[in-house]
Amino acid sequence: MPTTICTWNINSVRLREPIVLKLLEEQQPDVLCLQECKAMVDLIPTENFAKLGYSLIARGQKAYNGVALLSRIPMEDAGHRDFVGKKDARHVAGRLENGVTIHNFYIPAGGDVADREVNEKFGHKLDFLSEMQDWFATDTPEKSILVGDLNIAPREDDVWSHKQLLKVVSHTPVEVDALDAVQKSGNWVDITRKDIPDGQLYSWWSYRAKDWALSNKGRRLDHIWATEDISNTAHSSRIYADARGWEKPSDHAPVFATFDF
DNA sequence: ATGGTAGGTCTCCTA
Repeated sequence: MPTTICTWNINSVRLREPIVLKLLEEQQPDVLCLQECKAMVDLIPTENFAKLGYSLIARGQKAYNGVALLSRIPMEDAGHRDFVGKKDARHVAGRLENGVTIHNFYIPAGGDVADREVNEKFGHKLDFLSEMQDWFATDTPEKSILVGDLNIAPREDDVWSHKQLLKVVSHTPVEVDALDAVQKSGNWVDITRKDIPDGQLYSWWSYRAKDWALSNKGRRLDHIWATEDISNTAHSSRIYADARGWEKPSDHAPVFATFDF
């Protein structure tokens, strides 16, 4: 059975309920993983999602962060982890009936300055990545998918200008190395790049551009990974950039992967 | 080199 997973940083699930419904109706993913819901769990509008057959597993907080799984196939809550000693709703996991675990992450953005001595948000980001690395090294994931807004564009062709972004948070060598270490520690395979190995690929375009599509200064911040035991069942991936141009859009586009479990 | 937009909200913090 093909199973389609989608990840999308929604930047307020309440404000963007209409386009979440549009995506569910139009694309019918089996599981939609959201980040930056920016709401307590009981304030997430579930009624219309349920009408389309989607149930909710979420972790939330007021105004910031928040991650959710909307699934139209049976899924149980597989818990969450609080990273760097904060209860800031940046991770939640769900488990499908076939035993596949889906981890949904919202890694800290890291602020503006790529130096932990002067910017504690950058330190928080690096500590978060380090804790992810330790966790996956200690507790090796199997039959797992990891998705989310990882806030790092690792490859030269994951950004509009490698040279101009080398010192910009999201594409600095220290972050890229840390993300690589996380990937290696859990034996994760980058499914999007396995399916689409060549060419520029972006999932985020700033709100600040006059014309995001024309200037096309994007970055691939949103990722779908899988452990090696199921990575060979992945057969297609896409980034649905059209959604960046929808009414009242998120600044992120949905990223899709389909697996034959 | 600078400033640009957006969301949620203890009118400023985060991205």
